[in-house]
Amino acid sequence: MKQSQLFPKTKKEAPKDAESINHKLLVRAGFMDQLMAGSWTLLPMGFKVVQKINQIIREEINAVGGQEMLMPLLHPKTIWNETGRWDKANEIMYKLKDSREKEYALSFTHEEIVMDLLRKTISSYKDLPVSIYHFSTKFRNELRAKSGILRGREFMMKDLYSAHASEEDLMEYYEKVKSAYSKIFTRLGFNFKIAKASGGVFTDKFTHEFQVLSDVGEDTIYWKEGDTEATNEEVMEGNKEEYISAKSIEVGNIFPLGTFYSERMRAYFTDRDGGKKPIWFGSYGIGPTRVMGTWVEVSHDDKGIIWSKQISPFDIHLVDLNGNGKEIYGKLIETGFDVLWDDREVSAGEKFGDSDLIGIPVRLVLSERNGDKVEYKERSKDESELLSLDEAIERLKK
RNA sequence: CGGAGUGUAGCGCAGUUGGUAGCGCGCUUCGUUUGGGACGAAGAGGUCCCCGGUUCAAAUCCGGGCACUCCGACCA
Repeated sequence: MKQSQLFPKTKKEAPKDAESINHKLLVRAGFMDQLMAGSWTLLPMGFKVVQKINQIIREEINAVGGQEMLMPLLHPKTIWNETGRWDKANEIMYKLKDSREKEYALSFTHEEIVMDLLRKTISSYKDLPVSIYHFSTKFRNELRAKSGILRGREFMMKDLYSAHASEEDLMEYYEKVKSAYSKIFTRLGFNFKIAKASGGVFTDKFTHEFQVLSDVGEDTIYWKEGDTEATNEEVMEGNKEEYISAKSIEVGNIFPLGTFYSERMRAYFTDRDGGKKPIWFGSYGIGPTRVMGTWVEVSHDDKGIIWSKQISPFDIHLVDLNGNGKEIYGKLIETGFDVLWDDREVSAGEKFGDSDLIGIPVRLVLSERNGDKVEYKERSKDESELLSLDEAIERLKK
């Protein structure tokens, strides 16, 4: 991609009211734009990052048998009345009426919709288990949108739902998803903890949250040295002083919901013994847009963002000071790299400034000073070195 | 919803005692530059958040709205 054509241009200054790092940097670098409080456009580079995050999630969820689909966002009131959540989740739901006074909700989650689907399609234990998911928008009437893209009123979520013939099977799958989530956040490169927490409007039972350690986090978690799991402050029992604690950002959450939803919505199946039983149910969420914001919070410096190879919008930033990098650009593209080529007629300083701001992990500088070599520099390091193009390509392939 | 703050050019801001709006960046054109956001010259760009009031006169004073940000209560 030629940078001269990239939409939009970077900004020199952050929005004046922006406080959080993700808000300032993602807006300045041209990854997102605010429409109103808690509502964001993902601009081309922001969308690329989210797509990369989604792909990592997709691969790991598919690996535990998840089947991707897509559910609607406009839901009838009647279905939410079946579980009582039209009233119970009143504060978080956006509700609206059409011209005939029929009432709807904008989706804040999909348990009821999935359960409706299951009761229409599952009749025997032979039809179970089922694991289905989608990536879609969630609407939540947050009392206060804040922290850039970390808490929006409209955001992207991957939500997975699983249905089982027994509690044992549900819990076995729950553990599978827990380890799939661990793989996802490990691949994404986060320092995270799995924390025991409460279920909010989803369930009275325990749940597990995936928490990335960061000072801008809204949660506080506690653990003891050597513990694999932590505990969210909201369900913390015992003496806090005996634990290590840290602020954290919740990037994922898994819920073993049990049979509450299936009983309320009469989603039964016929078991091996001929008896009619409620479906065992679980749901599992990750917020990819929040993941993007969280990454920026934990990986930046005073000049800009520092993306990882896994989720960077481009593989290489080709900073062309001569204006004659067309051939090298072509060769890098041919080799299979996704390259942002700074072909603009602006000063070197501006190119370097934008390069640091955008934060692509590898920068290749073309300049007369370098002769026929390219200057290879990693965004996360200070030093650079001169390499032949072939050497640079070899290094990039690793 | 409680507390605090802000709203003036695309962005960041200044605007004194009420007298009809300016600075920096960005943008356009021309020229000079080209390794860390360069320089000169000439331009374009305004519903001073909205509505009402006071006044000869309102960005400025008064009343009422709206929006955004931060803190708190609630949550991927």
